[in-house]
Amino acid sequence: MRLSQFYLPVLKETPAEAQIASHRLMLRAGMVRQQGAGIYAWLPLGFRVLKKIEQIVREEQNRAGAVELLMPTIQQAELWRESGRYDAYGKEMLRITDRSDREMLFGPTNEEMITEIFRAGVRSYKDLPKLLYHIQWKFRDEIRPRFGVMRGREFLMKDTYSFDIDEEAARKSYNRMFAAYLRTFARMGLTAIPMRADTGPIGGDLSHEFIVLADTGESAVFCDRQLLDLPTPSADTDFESDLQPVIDQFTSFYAATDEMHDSAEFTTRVEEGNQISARGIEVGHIFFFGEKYSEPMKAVVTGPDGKDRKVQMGSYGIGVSRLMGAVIEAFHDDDGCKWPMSVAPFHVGLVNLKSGDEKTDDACGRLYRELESAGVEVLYDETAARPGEKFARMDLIGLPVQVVVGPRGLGDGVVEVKVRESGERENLSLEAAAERVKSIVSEGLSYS
RNA sequence: CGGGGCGUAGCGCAGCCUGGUAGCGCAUCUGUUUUGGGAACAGAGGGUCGCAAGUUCGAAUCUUGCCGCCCCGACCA
Repeated sequence: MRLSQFYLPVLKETPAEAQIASHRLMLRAGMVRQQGAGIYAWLPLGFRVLKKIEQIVREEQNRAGAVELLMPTIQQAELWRESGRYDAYGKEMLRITDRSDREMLFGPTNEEMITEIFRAGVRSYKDLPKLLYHIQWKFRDEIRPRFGVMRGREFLMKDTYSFDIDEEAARKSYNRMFAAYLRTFARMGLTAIPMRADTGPIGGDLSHEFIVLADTGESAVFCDRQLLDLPTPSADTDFESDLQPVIDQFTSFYAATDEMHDSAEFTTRVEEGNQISARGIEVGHIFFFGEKYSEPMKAVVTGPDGKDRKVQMGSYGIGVSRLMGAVIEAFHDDDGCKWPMSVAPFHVGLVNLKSGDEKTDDACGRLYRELESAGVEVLYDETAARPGEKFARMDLIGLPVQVVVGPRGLGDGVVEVKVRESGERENLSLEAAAERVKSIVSEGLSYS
């Protein structure tokens, strides 16, 4: 992509309303633009990141055996009356009426609708288990939206729903999502710690919040340092197999959010040197809730004994748009973002230090074409801006690799390859630079 | 919803108390000179001062109402 054709409205000055780094950087690097309290337009640069995060989430859901569909953003009040939640949900739900005065709502979540879809097509226990998900915009009329996309009112969420014949089977579905979540966040370079969460009236131990540690997180959290070093399930994990050992490994260490925290247990179970008391960002939440919806909405299957039974359900959410904020919180410095390769809006920034200079333009053009044809996503800055301005802009948007081509270097047939994360710079010939960049990119993308 | 604050050019702000021709920096445009880490000079364009009503000869400024946004608390991906 040529920068001159792209739409990248960067800001030199920090917008006054942005309190945390990720919000500031998203506004400054031209990734989002606010359209109202907690409502954002996704500008091209931010949209590319959002799509990459979404795709990783999708791939890991598919790998775990979940099946994608797409439900609408607008739902009928009728459906929510069946579950009893239309009146119970409160002001957080955005209620609207259509031209015939029918009561509608902008979906804050989809348990009712997925249950309706499920019961319409499944009759037998032989059709179970089922894991269905979609990635769709939600609206929750939050009391206080803040921190940019971290707590927006409109947000992109992946929500999966599991349907099983009994609680034992439901636990297997739960475990699949547990393992899938570990992989999902790890692929974005994040360490998300599963922490036990409140299960409400259902009880049991089947609810975990996945928390990324960050000073600007909204939740206070407590956990064992050893959790940070546990291995992520590998790409060849068999999701049909028994995943309980993986889950047990993670849940054997203390980890709880503020609401669930037991300080006495914390201090006795966790060695003093391993006690982490920090803040975190909730990027996912998995939950088993049994018959909460299958009961009122009559989602039943016929069992092997010929008798109907209510399906056991769970739901599993990942905040896709919030994840973008979490990634920036985890990876940035004073100059700007430092994207992991897997979610970077572009892999490489190509800086032409003297646009209009035949030799420089030609060298950049060759590099650009070669990298693009090798599948490397390049943002090519061939604008007339001055070098300092170009460098600052590149650092702000934080692409993992920068290639700098200018007349001075070319005198020696040399260009500079710079890695954003480490700050390492190498001076290489044009050919060597192309190869070096390709290898850095493929190495960065190799984790999957 | 309770408490606090703000709305003046794309962004950041001053002006308001004490009413009288709307300003500054950055950005933008034109020209010249520059070009390896946010250039210099000269010139130019851009504002129903959030909206409405009121007071007044006269309102960005005073009064009232409304709208919007931000921050602190209880909810959540």
